[in-house]
Amino acid sequence: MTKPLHFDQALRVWTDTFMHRSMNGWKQFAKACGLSMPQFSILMQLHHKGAFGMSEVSERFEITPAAASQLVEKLVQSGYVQREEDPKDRRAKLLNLTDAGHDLVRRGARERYHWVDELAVRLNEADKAKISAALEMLTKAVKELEEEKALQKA
Amino acid sequence: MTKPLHFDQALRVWTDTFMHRSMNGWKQFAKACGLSMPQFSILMQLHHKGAFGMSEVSERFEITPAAASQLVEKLVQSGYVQREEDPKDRRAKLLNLTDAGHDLVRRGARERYHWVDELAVRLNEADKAKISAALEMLTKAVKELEEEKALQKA
DNA sequence: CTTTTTAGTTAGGTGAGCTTAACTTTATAG
DNA sequence: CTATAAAGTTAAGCTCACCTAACTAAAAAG
Repeated sequence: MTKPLHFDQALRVWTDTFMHRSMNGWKQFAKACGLSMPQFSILMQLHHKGAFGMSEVSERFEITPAAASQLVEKLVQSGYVQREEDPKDRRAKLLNLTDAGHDLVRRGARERYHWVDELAVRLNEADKAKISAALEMLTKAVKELEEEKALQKA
Repeated sequence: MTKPLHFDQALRVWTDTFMHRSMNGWKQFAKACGLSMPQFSILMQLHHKGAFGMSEVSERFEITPAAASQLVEKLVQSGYVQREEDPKDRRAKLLNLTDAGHDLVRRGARERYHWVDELAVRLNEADKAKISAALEMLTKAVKELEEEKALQKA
C-alpha cells in the first residue's frame, strides 16, 4: 500500500484516468445517434437541469448567441428539442426536451456507463459503499459551490 | 441524510455533475495556448503515459493515421512535441514531449484544477481522507481493467 | 530477391462549430 | 411616445478536425 495521496492529488489523478474513457463513450454514442458532442451536451443539460432559454445556452457553453441558435436549431429539426415562446417575455424562447430527447439521454446513460458495471464487479461491497459515500459528498460540495457562485453573480 | 445511492448511480451522478465543468476548464486553457482539445489531449497522454508512436495516437483517439499525422504535425510545429525515428523500426516514429510540452501540461493542471481547491475548503479533513481513499480505489480498479483489456487484445 | 505488409505522410475535399455583422421583434427607460 | 436595450435569427465566411486516396519507405514473408 502506497502512502495516501492528498485530497487534491487523488482527485486530479482520478480525473485524468477517467476522463478520456468517459468522453470517448459519450462521443461514440452521440455519433451513433447522428449528433455531435456540443449538441448532445445541450440535451444533457436540458435533461438534468430542466428547461432554459437561448441566452443560457450561450452562457453555459461560452459561445455567441448566433452559435447557440444554430446548435439548437439542429436539435429542433431532429425532434429532440421543443422551442417555444416564453409567455413572460415574447422575445425569449423556452427550450424543452421532447419525449424522444429524454429517452435519448437516458439510453445514452445506460449504454455509456457500461464500464461502470465492469468496474463494479472488481470491487467488494464495503469498498463500493465507501466510494458511493465519498462521491455523494463530492457531488454535494460541487452543487453548493455552484449555487454560491450563481448567487454572487446575481 | 438521504438513503445511500447504489454505487453505479453515485458514480453516474458525480460524472454528470463534474464533467461539464471539467471539460470547460480544459478547453479554455487549451484555447488560451492556441491549441485545440484533440491537440491538448495528445499532450496529456504523452505526459501521463510516456512516449508512443503514431499508430498509438490513431488507436487511442479512434482516428485515421492521416488525421493523427496532421494533429501531431501541428504539435511539432508549435514546439511541444519531438518526433524522431524509432531506432528499432525506421518506419515508426517516437513521440516525446519537449520540456515546453511538459511545462504546458503541468501548468494546465495547476490552473484547471483551481476548482479542486475551492472544493477542498468546503470539506473537513476526515471527509477528504475518505474521499481520497475512495478515489484511489477507483483509479486502481480502472487501471487494472485497462491492463486486462490490453492483454486480451494481444 | 521479389512480394506483401506495415508505418507514416501528403493532398484534396467535406462538414461542423464558431464568429462577426446586419436584422427583426419585443421589452424597458426617459 | 420615442429611444435604447435585449433576445434571438440569418447569412457569409473562417478554421479545424476528419476522411479517402495516393504515395514513400522500411520491414517481413515467400
